[in-house]
Amino acid sequence: MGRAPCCEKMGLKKGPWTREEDDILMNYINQNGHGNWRALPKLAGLLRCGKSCRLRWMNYLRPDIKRGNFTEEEEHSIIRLHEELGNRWSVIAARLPGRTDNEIKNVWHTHLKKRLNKTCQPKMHTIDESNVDENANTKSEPNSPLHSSSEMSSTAVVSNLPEMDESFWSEVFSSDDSKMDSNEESNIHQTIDKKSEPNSPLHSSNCPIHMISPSWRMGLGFTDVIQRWLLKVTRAVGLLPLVHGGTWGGP
DNA sequence: AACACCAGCAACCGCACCGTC
DNA sequence: AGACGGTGCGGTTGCTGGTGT
Repeated sequence: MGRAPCCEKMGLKKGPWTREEDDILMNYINQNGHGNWRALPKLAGLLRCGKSCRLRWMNYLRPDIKRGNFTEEEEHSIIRLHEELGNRWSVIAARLPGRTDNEIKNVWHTHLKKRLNKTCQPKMHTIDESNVDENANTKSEPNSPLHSSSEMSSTAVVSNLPEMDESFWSEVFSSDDSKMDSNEESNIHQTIDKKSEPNSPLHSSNCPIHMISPSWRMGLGFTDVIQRWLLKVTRAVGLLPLVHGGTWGGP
């Protein structure tokens, strides 16, 4: 159907905001709030479109915004959340107090993406990829994550995977590289069981995949489970020394 | 000193979603 | 039910300052 442009181009200012404009916008919102972004610029006396005002407020003027460089911890969180959520910047921003989606998006594109490519690629290339890719491609669909054209091509080495029975998973989650030891894990079990209702899906008696669920209940997430699995598998096929230190186990 | 190139960041743009009429 | 308006989101652009030649 085609939407009208968000603002009439006539007479409305574009480009960087001046100090005066910032003051006007901030004063207006502090006094009146921002009920209707479209009407706001007119009411506040700004020659800007509502969208531009909203963006300026959300990304720059809001009092709860944390300015300055991202800490290492924040960067790790972004990497981890991005693995988990993809490009859902607003969701990622919601988990990093004081940071905006725009800021996170910029940091990702300018720093983190490059850094990840650097740390990941050279080490992955130390294995004989021609064999690996050929092997993987014959056994996978072109759009499968195992296919060489996909990002995870080098992990597709698995010609003799260990059998993934209960003892396999048990080992995965009790390995030295795991993020918690078995005592810690069992304490967590007990705590969760104490605090959750017997019919809660979190309760151990209701969790059909006990070997994996403790980690999920820990909040480790699907990615962590997969990471642990990959660790185990790469050990099994003798690849670990080549890939260890990459991005899998965290930066 | 002048120019070219690059990285970082603020802001814009178009689309999708949701609520209202 | 569908047209419309408001808002939010993600991708992209373009300006600016720093660095190299």
